[in-house]
Amino acid sequence: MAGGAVLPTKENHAETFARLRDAHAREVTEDYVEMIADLIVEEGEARAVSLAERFGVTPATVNNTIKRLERDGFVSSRPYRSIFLTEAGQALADKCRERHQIVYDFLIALGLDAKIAEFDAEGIEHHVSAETLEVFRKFTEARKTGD
Amino acid sequence: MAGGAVLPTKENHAETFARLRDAHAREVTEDYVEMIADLIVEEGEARAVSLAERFGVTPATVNNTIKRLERDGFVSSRPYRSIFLTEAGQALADKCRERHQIVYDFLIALGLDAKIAEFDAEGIEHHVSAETLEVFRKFTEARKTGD
DNA sequence: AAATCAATTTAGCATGGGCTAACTTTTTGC
DNA sequence: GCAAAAAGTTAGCCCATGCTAAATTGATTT
Ligand SMILES: [Mn+2]
Ligand SMILES: [Mn+2]
Ligand SMILES: [Mn+2]
Ligand SMILES: [Mn+2]
Repeated sequence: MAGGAVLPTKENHAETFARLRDAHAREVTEDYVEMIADLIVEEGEARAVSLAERFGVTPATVNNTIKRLERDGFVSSRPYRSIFLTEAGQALADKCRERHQIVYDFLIALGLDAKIAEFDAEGIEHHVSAETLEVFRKFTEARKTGD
Repeated sequence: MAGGAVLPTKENHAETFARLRDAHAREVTEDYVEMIADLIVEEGEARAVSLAERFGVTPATVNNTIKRLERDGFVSSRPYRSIFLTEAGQALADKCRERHQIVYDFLIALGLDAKIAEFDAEGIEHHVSAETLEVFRKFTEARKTGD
C-alpha cells in the first residue's frame, strides 16, 4: 500500500526531471520527423502547408521548425520545395513511428476508444523508456494471441 | 492488423496537437504544485532552495517559475519566505498527486522496476486522459485483488 | 552585535516555439 | 502567357523556461 509516499533522494529526483526536460526538448522534433515520413507515404511528399494543417500551426511556425530540424541534421529542404528526411531523420522517424504504434496498440488493447488512444498516445509516446515500451508490446501481443 | 496506417483527418490531427501543446504548457505548473505539496508534507515547508534541488534547476529559475504560479493563482509567497499553495493550487496538487500515483502504480502492476516506473510516470502523468487514467486504475486494482 | 554563511532576488541573456503581417515565389486556370 | 491563387518566406513580435553573475536579505555563530 505504501501510503507513506517518501520522496526520492534529491539526486535521483533532480536526474528524473533533467531527463524529463530532455524528453520535452525532443518532442517537437520527433513529431515532425514522424509526420514528414507519414506525409511522404500518404501524399507522396511533405509540403510545409500540409505540416501546418496537420499540426494546427501557421506556415511561419513550420518554417522556423524546419530550419531547426535542418540545422540539427534531420531534414533537408530547398526554398519553395517540399521537405525531405536525411538518413538520421528517417532513422528517427522509423523509431518514433514504431514506438508510437506500440503505445497506441497498447492503449487499444487496454480497451480504450480509438479517439482517446490516438490522443493520449501522441503525448505518452515521448515519455516511455525502452523497458516500458517492451512491456507494452508484450502485453498487447499476449492479449492478441491469448484470446 | 491495419498495417495501412491512414492518417487522421486534418481537423482531428490539428486538434490532437493543439491539446498536446496545452498539456505541455501545464506540465511545469503541475510538477511544481505537486512538489510544493510534497515538500510541505515531508519537510514542513516548501523553500525555493528545496525546489531548486529537487528539480535540478537554479534558484533563479525557481524564482521565475514561482512568480508565474503566483500570477496564475496557484501559490502565494512573500519575499525571502517559504512558498504556500492557494486553494486552487492545493486542489491542483491533490489531483496531480492522485493521478501520478495511479500512473506509477499501474507501471508497477505491469511489472516494471520502481526506478523506471518513477521516471516514466513523471512524464506520462501529464498525458493521460480521464478515461485512460480510469482504465489504469481498474487494471491495477484487478491485479491486486485478482491474485 | 558583527561577521559569516545561506537563501533569495534581480538583471541580463539565450533558446524554443508560437504568432501576425507583409512580401516573394510558384502553381494553376483561363 | 498572364492573372489570380496558393504556397513559402521573412521580419518582428511574444511568452515560457532555462542560465550566470551580482546584489540583497535572513539566519547563525561566535
Ligand atoms: Mn507521434
Ligand atoms: Mn507525439
Ligand atoms: Mn510531455
Ligand atoms: Mn510530472
